[in-house]
Amino acid sequence: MDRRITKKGDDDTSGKERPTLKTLAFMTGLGVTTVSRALKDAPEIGAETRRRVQLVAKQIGYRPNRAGVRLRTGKTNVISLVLNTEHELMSFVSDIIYGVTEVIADTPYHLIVTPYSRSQDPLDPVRYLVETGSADGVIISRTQPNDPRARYMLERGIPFATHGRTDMGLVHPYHDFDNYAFAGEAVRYLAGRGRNRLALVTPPVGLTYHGHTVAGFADALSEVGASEVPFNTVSIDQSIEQIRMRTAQLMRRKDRPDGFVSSAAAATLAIVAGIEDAGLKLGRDVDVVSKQSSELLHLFRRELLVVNENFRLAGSELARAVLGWIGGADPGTLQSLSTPSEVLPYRG
Amino acid sequence: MDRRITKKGDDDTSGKERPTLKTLAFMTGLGVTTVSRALKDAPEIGAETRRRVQLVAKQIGYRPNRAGVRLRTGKTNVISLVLNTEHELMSFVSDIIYGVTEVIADTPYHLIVTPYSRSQDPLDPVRYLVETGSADGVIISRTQPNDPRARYMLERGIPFATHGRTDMGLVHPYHDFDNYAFAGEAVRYLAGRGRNRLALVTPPVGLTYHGHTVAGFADALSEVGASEVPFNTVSIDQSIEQIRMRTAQLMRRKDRPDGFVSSAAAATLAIVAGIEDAGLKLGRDVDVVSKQSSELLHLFRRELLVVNENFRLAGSELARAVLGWIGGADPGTLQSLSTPSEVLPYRG
DNA sequence: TCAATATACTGAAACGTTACAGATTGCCAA
DNA sequence: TTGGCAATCTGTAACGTTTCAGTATATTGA
Repeated sequence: MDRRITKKGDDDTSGKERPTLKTLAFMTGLGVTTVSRALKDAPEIGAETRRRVQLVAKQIGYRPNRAGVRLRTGKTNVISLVLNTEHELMSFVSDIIYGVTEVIADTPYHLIVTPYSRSQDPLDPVRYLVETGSADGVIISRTQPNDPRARYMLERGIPFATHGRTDMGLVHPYHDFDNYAFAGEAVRYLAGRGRNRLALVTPPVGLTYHGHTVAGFADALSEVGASEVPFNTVSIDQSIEQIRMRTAQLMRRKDRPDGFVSSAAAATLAIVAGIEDAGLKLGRDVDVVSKQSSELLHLFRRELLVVNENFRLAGSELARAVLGWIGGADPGTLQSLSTPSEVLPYRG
Repeated sequence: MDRRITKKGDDDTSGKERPTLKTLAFMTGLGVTTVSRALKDAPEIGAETRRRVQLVAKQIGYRPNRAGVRLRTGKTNVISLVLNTEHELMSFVSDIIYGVTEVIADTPYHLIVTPYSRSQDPLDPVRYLVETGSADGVIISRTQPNDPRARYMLERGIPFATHGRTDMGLVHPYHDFDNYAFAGEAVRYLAGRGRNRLALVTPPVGLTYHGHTVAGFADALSEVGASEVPFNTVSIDQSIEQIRMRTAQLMRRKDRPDGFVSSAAAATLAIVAGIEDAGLKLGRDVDVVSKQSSELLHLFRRELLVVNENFRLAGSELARAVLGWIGGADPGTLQSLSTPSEVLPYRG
């Protein structure tokens, strides 16, 4: 701990040291308390004093010491993004992070990333954050219908937002993509192209949006009079190889589907590979509608049909929601649902 | 600021409040100082006392208050990862983050993500971190041969590690992928397949690894007696559309290349699209060797030749390097270079 | 035996901030 | 003139930690 040993007296206005309230107090000739209150526009400070203090503060580049504030008030000025380090799919994460940072950029908030791995209880990192008071707000993903993490944070009264909805009859901020609508649109589009034996590659079982997707798929199937080819052995957080292999198996059967709905771009790559392994051709023998988060799938195979999901937007919305809750807004008003783009046809 | 109003006296051992040194001191009947020193294995504390304190601490789940430590010592227990929120390519970022978190998982460190955008001076976020003392260590990427950020941090004596090397004659920790070797391998492999008019799709101009890549490419070209088809109008952080268009233009010329070396997977998608736009066929008219960070390119076109770069490893190495430096190790010993995998041929 | 010294512990101060409970001044009503 | 009150400002304490400068007791050397 080699701290500066400069024993600075009350008269230190000179130098290299970072300015504190004390520095400002000395420079303005006011008390520390007055300076503190002047900086936060407290009403009992004279208008001129206030302006004077703020001017000086700006001039010398005063920035409140985070540790001081945090120790005194308990306010951390930290938002934590809790991530599963194994499942989360690729680009997904960076987009969310960018979205979050975009929003907190002109706030005093810092973003910390709190990881947990497959082996751990997803509640662990959340418990850690709450118990140690490490964040003012938390963002979680991989939300479940009955999510212990949401329940836990609700009980402790710590602001949070979930990526995806819960279904516990409890109200809290969330942002979600309308996967019910996505699956429905996908089915209707495929039906419009004459496809009527459809398979769904679902989100991970257990997550809320799995249910939404399955429901949207099923409802639209019966609406258009198409039928489902069960493909329950596969979900998007399996390995590429597994999905590819299972798809190939499926496509070699006589009762194979003529259309796929896929919930993730990475899975779609594997599905297409599986289809081609079976000697079939995309666009001729089978159509695939896939969600994607970056506009790359059409480069992969131009016959792919895509729906865009904007994770950067999700990140921003989630950040806005947590900040809103921290700021005292009604959690019920901090919920948003993102509507899928239309299904985009072949690219020439 | 609704703090608990429980006015806890010195005798508070009961309740909900998070335990502090004071709590431990009361429970053990020792002084706060003794407890503090006992917990960090100070030599002037009796062996038994030490064990006793540590036992009690473990039992009641004592965790040092970060704000207290930080205020007193200046130690933040924070590592900051500084990211460009516009350029950084997709999956890249999440892998690095995962790599970093993997390493700091069983340390007291938190990871904060500090963003900056295209419009800003890359030095800004670093200056912010250093001036506000917001982190004990910093990780930066997009490293340049003469990098003002590295110079700045070196001057201030704040530990950091760079993703990529500098070339200033200054020694500091880094992790880098051997892009010289990569480009060389790629050229030799293409030459082995009879390709001898090669184009290079470079990393962003100005970054150190651009130079490494170009040099590796050039040296290997003359080694195998192949020639370069200049393609300087393109680098990997341009838009997909631009790369695609320019590639198509290039491939319609009579003096078109019969081989590409691409420094990034996303760019490779665009290159292949451009090649096909020009009516040519991958593997027949032209071969492409590409770096990739997730094993997906072979699904895209099985004719692609790939070299893997492990960003998760990079994240881990960078974290280890910063922690090492913070821990007092010699920066010169905290440098690592990752060797490319061999060029992987077509997948059946 | 006495002093010197090692061992084991301790209180007070400080890091920078905010909340609380005043203190000082000027002004007005009674 | 006095008391009251509003408007401004201020000192002290506290958040939890570590460091400094001790204190008290036991142990050693001569």
